[in-house]
Amino acid sequence: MTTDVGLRERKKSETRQAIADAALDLALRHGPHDVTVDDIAAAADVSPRTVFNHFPSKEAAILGIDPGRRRVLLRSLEERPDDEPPLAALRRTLAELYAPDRLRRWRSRARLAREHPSLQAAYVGAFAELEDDLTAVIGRRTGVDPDTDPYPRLVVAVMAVTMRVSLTHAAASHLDDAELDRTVDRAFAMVAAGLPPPGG
Amino acid sequence: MTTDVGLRERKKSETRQAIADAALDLALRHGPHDVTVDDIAAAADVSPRTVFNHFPSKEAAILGIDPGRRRVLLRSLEERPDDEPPLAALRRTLAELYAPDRLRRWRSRARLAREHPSLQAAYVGAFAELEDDLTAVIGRRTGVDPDTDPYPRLVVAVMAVTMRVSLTHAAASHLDDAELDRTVDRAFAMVAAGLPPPGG
DNA sequence: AGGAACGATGCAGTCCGTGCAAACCTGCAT
DNA sequence: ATGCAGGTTTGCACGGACTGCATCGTTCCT
Repeated sequence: MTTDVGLRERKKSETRQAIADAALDLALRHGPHDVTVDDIAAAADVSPRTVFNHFPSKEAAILGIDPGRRRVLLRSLEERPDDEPPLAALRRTLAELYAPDRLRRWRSRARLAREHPSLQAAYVGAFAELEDDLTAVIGRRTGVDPDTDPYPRLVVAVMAVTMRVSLTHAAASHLDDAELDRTVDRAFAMVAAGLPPPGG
Repeated sequence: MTTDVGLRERKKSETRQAIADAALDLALRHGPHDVTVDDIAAAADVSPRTVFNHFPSKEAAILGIDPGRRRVLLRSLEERPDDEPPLAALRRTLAELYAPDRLRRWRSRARLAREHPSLQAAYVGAFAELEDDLTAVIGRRTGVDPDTDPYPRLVVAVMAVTMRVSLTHAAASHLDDAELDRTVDRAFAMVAAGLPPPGG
């Protein structure tokens, strides 16, 4: 199940990766606005039409947004121990998304997203769809109906934003991996403490 | 209001309002995707080109995103008493954005945004630009440098998300104004308490 | 009255994104 | 190996979003 691959599946994900790499590389060098889908297609050596077979938009290609990861993420969250507090469970689950080998890429993306609101928008828009599913899971875990009580959705949304701010901050400050981890931990701690004003 | 108005300014904001109204109305009736800029222009009785003179995108027109309000909001935040905690100051400031006479419209927009990710993306993208400014103000208020410490940005982002979730929830549940206020209060209280799991 | 300033408009053009059908490739059964 | 089935890539055509530019009309100011 782990990587059950025929030649077909492998080639597909290779194409996908080539497109994502080309898109990110070009966006970093020229700015997202000055890169066209045709440019990306040419750099990835595929037809422009193929770009849209893998990503719903140019921005999604640059950010490497992968609809397939949604399932993985959800299962991962569902498998967290029941007694873990929602915020912690979400933090652990989300950490998988930013696995070490991808960290450099995520850093670049965070920086780009911060500098270009259109990318930011695409990122959050993509997450919005995932948000519904995560909310449902948290609702089940906590025994709270998301339609009645905004708590589950609030937890998910706050967690997402905390992760985003931490990553953005780390990327902007050129922190290394250890420092990034500390930053994320501190951010979650601040949220768990209710974001008190620093002066005390 | 002391809106220093010549005929010119007034007519401009009237066309602006006409466009926003037409856009929202059409989007509510047919769904954002099935409304074209030409439709909006026709309904507002202006040229399609004029729509883009007032709004940067179709989505912005539907959501009535007004770049001019940014200044107002920032001044409002700067004028809050210094000893007010950041979360509370932001909550009060943002409340002005949803003044009573506009509440019905905001409700519709919240509902639309929730159902259509593209609108959600536009909404958040627009807010992202404001976020930088708000972050700077909070940084000054708390004496924390946003480039060194993620705290100010985190507070702003969490507040924005809290507001969004509350509004969305209220809109989806058809709460009346009093209930909406309570919902927002409760959401901010939950955040200030660190979002503990409901079971205790 | 007359010019400066500004908003509205029309037009041309670029780019994004989608539906469709044809070409192509892999997996599989015969 | 052969041929069929199903999935992927491609080309084509098209609708729609958005921008730059030149122009026209109206308001503002003196």
